[in-house]
Amino acid sequence: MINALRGMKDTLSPQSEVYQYIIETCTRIAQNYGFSLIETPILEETALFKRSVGESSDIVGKENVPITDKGGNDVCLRPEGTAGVVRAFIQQKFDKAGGTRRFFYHGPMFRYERPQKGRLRQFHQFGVESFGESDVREDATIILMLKAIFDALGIAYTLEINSLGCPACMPKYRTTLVDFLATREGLCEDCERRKLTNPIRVLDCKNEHCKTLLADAPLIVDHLCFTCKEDFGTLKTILDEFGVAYTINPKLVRGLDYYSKTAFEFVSADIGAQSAIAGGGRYDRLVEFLDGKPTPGIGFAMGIERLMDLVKMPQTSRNGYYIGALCNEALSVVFELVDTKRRESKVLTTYEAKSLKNHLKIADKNEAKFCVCIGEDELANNTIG
RNA sequence: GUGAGUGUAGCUCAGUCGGUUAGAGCAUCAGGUUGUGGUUCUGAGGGUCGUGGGUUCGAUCCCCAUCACUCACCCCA
Repeated sequence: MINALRGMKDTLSPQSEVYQYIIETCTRIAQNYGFSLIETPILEETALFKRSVGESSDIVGKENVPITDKGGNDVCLRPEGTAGVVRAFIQQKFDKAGGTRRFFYHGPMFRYERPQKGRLRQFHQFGVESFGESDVREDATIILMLKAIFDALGIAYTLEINSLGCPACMPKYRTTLVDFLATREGLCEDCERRKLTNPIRVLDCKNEHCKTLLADAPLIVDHLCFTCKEDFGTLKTILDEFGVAYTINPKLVRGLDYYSKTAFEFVSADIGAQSAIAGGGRYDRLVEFLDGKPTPGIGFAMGIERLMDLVKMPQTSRNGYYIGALCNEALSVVFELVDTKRRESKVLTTYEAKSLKNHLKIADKNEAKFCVCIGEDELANNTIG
């Protein structure tokens, strides 16, 4: 027997209905906010992700699914959605055209990781990307949109926000932090490694000993430049005014290198260790990293599988017909009636004459609203029962 | 990549201190009911006890390996 690959799942009813419901809900709301669908290829040049996601994350170096195509190109299955959308944005020359562009997307992403609860090798994201708007109100709008989506889906969450600073303040802070870390002896192995790859992530270490060593570490929120500080303040004010509860998590680091300024994460307490249900932030430098004309951008991605256990589905009611034959002579009449009725409704049937009891059982189990049975009497009278 | 746990019917799980034909509930199918279901009763089908090797008179049970799944670390949605 051949099974699906590790970390890859088949999705079928009733889970597939939940999946569809999430996509439909997200799509409807994103369209209300002025976003339109973009479809980008699942396969991209590996270089695209190396340059955008960066080296500090594992998702390209360790977790990508590398492929060499017949032309000898180094390509891979996309590990995330933003890079492809930005590539398309630049390829369409929207960076040169100017103005704002807003896109949403959904589809499969691939990371070669060890699977666990809420983490798959093929998983699905719904995400949005907004280009050309540097105002922090866009950041707030995106967070409000996510709130609207989670409220519509009936999902409980907490929101964490942070500011990662900009080229004016982040490098300075980073130096301050690295200097601080150099004075601390006895950090865990992981932290020693993170000191080199992504020092800010050291702050988020779960190791108790590290936590005590880092209790008085310098935090980015205290080292923001004037503009970043002001924008972060505006964001907080808007969220307060619109009744969005949040906590400031100065240790929140978005995993990918391209983020700057606003970073946020929606977290669920009900789905295990992999608790981030949506994450995003601003990436004002990414378009120029990928050879485009400098264009501000902001977006988020949500993990659909992580939402599927949390969604409250609307109640469904019985619908459609079940039509069955009580005797072999009625089978052809039933077949014809089923075909006619299917032009307007959902119709289920069986190609086998059964007792009334059996038909009613099947109709009931399939949640049909009406059950029609045709037997000798109905054939004689030209009626239905 | 690292660590721990679990693999028995389609599903959820019992069980065997190593001993004849491995059980239950749910699900499926048939019947009790000659054309009114969902309740109930009766019966039936369905298992290489994950796979391979070892110990033993005898292994589903003990040992080793392997594979798969699960959870956690790392990382991240």
